[in-house]
Formats: sequence, C-alpha cells, structure tokens
Amino acid sequence: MASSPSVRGRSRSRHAAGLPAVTAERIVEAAARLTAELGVENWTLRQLASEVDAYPAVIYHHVGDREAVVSAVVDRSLRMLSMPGEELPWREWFWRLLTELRLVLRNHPGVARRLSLYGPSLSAAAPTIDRGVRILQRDGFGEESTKVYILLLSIACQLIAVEDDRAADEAARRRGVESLSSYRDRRELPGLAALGESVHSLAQNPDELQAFFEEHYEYAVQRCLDGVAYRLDVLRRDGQPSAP
Amino acid sequence: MASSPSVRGRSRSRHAAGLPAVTAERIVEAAARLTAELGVENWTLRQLASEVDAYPAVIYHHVGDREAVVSAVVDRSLRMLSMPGEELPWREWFWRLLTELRLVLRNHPGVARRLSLYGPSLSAAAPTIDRGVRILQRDGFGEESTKVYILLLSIACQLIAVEDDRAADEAARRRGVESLSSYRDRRELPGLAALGESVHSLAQNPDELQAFFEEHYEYAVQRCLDGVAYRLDVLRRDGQPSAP
DNA sequence: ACCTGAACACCGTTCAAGT
DNA sequence: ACCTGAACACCGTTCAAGT
Repeated sequence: MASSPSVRGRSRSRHAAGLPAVTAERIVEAAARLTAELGVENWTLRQLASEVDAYPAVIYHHVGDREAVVSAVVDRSLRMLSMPGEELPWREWFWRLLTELRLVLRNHPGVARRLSLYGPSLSAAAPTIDRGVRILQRDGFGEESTKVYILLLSIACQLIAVEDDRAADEAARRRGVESLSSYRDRRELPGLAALGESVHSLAQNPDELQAFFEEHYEYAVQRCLDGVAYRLDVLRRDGQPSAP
Repeated sequence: MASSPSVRGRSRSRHAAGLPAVTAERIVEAAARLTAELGVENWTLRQLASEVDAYPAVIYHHVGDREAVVSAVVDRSLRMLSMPGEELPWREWFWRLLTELRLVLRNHPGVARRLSLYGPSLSAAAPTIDRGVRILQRDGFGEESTKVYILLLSIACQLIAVEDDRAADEAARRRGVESLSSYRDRRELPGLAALGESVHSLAQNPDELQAFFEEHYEYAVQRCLDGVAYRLDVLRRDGQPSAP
C-alpha cells in the first residue's frame, strides 16, 4: 500500500521531488541493509525499490536482475572480512579466520549459503584464498593444500548457512527440540534418549540457543581442524622422509 | 496449457471419467517422482496436481499445503536408508552409513537440505539415531556421543545438499571453475594459482565432475572421522584412566 | 467426503512511453 | 540516460459451489 514511490515523491520526476538520484551503489547499500535485517532470500525487488523510492524497473536499469543485486551484496559482505597475519601457524590462522567469518556472515543471513553454493567472487576473495593456501603449503600440506583449504572454508560456510536458516525459523526449531526431548525417557531406545536428554535443557531455556549454536560451530570446526592435523601427520610420515 | 485436469479426464467427475481415486499415498508417490526428477524445490503444486489428474485444491484436501507434501517426501526418502550392522566398530559403521546416505539422498535432490535444516522426523529416523548413538557410547565417546552423532550426520547432509544444488546448476558451476582456473598462471598469487591449477583439469573434462563430487565427499567425511577419532584419543587420555 | 473452478494476493521481469 | 506505470506469466493458497 505505502510501497508506491509516488506516495513519497509525489511529483512525476525524482528531481522535482527533491529526491537524490538513484545509483547502483545506493541500491546495493539498501539491499545490504535489507539483507542484514531480513536475510538475502526474504526481501523482494519491490521492497528494495521502495527502499530507494523508485520503481522496480529502476533496479534493472542500474544494477540488473535480482541475482545481480544479490551477488553485489555477497561481495560487499566478503570485503568486511579481515585476514589474520601470515606469521601464524596454519591451525591458528584458520581458527581465527573461521571465527571471524562466522561473525561477519551471521550479520548478513543467507550470504553463507550463497558462498557455499557458488563460491566467492575472486575479486573479493583472492587475497584471503591466496594467503590461506600458501600457509598450508608452507606448513607441509603440499599437494593437498588446496583440498584442505576448500574443505575448511566450505564446511564453515555450510555450518553458518544452516545457522542462518535455523535462526530465522524459531518455530520449527522449537518444534524439533521439543519432539526430540520427548524421547528422553524411552528406555528401549537408550541412544535416542541420550540425545533427547542432551537437548532437553535447550527446550526449557531458549536463551541458551544462541550459545548452543556458537558452541556447535566451534566444536565442528575444531574437529575438522583435528582431522586435518591428523592428515598432516600422515602426509609427513608417508612423504619424503623429512626435508634436509 | 495442457495442465488442466479436464484435458485428460474430460468428464465432470473423476469416477465418470474412469480415473482412479486421488489418495494421499498416490499424491506423495507422485511428489517423490517429481522430486527425483526435478528436486524438491523445483516442482509446483500445480504440476503435482496435474500429475495425479487433479486440481490444486485436491492436494490440500488429501495431504495439506506444500510443506506437508514435502515433509512426507522427506520421510519416504529416509525410510529407504538401511542401517549397517551394530557389530561394526564406530568408524566403519558411520563410514558405511554416510556412504549409503549420499547414494539415497542424491536420488532425491533437495531432501538433504531439508534434513540439515529441520532434522529428520523421528518416526522415520529413530532406529538409526538410536543405534548410532549407542555405538558411539559403546566405543568410548561417553557424554560426547550425541555431539559426535549430530556433527557427523549434519556435516554429511550439508555436503550432500550443496552437491544437489551444484549439480542442478551446471552453468554456474562451469563459470566458477573457469574463473578459478584463469588464475593458474598468476605468479604473484601462488596460492590462488595452485587452486586454479587444481581445478583446471575439471574445466577441460566435465565428465570428471561427478567423480570429483564423490571424491570431495569422501575426503571431507574421512577428515571428519579422523578428527573424531583424534577426539576419542583425547577423551580416553583425560577421562578415568582406563576401565577395569 | 470429495472435487470443481475461479479467485486472491503475491512474485520477478519486461516494455513502451514519457521527460 | 533515466524514470514511469502498467502489464505478463507465474506462484501458493483459499473458498464457495457442486456432486
């Protein structure tokens, strides 16, 4: 109802109405704002248009279709990520990177999903990728450096993507927790009962959920780092039997 | 155009037209067929309706909204999963489970994503969860058994979900690979160049992609199992110093 | 109880026309 | 070059009316 631009700028021309010119930059900025608030999948082109006091077709003129707007938002988010210093050992470097990645991406729900599906645009991510792979090479991963880099980043993005979606659908989440915790007295299914028991406290105290997500992320990332560290041992044992 | 049910059954009543009665089961079966062919997100209620020679409102009458249809499809898929025997050691048991999980879910694209977001319905998944957690408890994971179970299953579902989506969008995938491999001669970015080189062969030979996906899944799952195995060592070392 | 047929309120996208 | 305003072809969902 209040979404038509003519409601705010009632003259036929933006200029006559004293509205600022629509630019691609302003559109992407507004899209990033909507994304931070609603998530990348939960705003419409019409909403975005009214956010910059314009018609939907104007978005197409300045940026392109929805896909183009979204990938500009993804790039913008990625550029907020800062890199840990390259003097750090690989495990510490990745631990810091992935911890900050979560903080940045969780502020723009849906971006992590896009990253795990299409990867980053290289213009935004090249420095990070380059340094990450070089650090793995330096620390002995050899040919497997690229595999390990992809593994760690993609698992992190996937975990964050799921966290985004779960955070957005509180009702579904609560249903799931309650249904699980209802099994906690089933003596004939002791494994399932243990799982029910372990989520039971979450069902009672919803404030713990944020902390639970964070803990789950850290636990998963640490286990992956453990697995990769173990792999490094194997590579060193089986590779050329120690460098000069 | 050819989607109106009256095209096929031109009488006003299904019975008079000799059409079989619409049942919830037949609807879910058709939905599973469409899902296998197109993926869970890529068919519409109107398509599903015309698949059973009925009007969209009939789906609502027998099953419910789109959400209800989809979760019936998810359940159906899950019941196709068979469990490895409980005599296996934990690592072997999970390796077999997750290998078969991928085979089953890849035949119903989009189901893995739903599982990673909302979890399984317990009626379909209770036996598997129970056995998996009990095996971890038996093999020494103690209190962390439930965490480890969730970790392994959720990472597997996430990997499969991404594979589903990437397989569906071949164009985007090829763009990504080509853009990456264009960096393979950048001497000033040696880490990125290594990554470009490692995907270069994929860009040339698209037949390898299927194998690449499978290998990536196996590599990721093995590294997670490595990490969990390492964790078991830590738990044994720090826990009560060996049982009687 | 089951099905029909139309309607509702959306969506992304396109396009001729204005200035 | 930039914006207007309407239209197009969809979508999930609802509902009164028929049998």
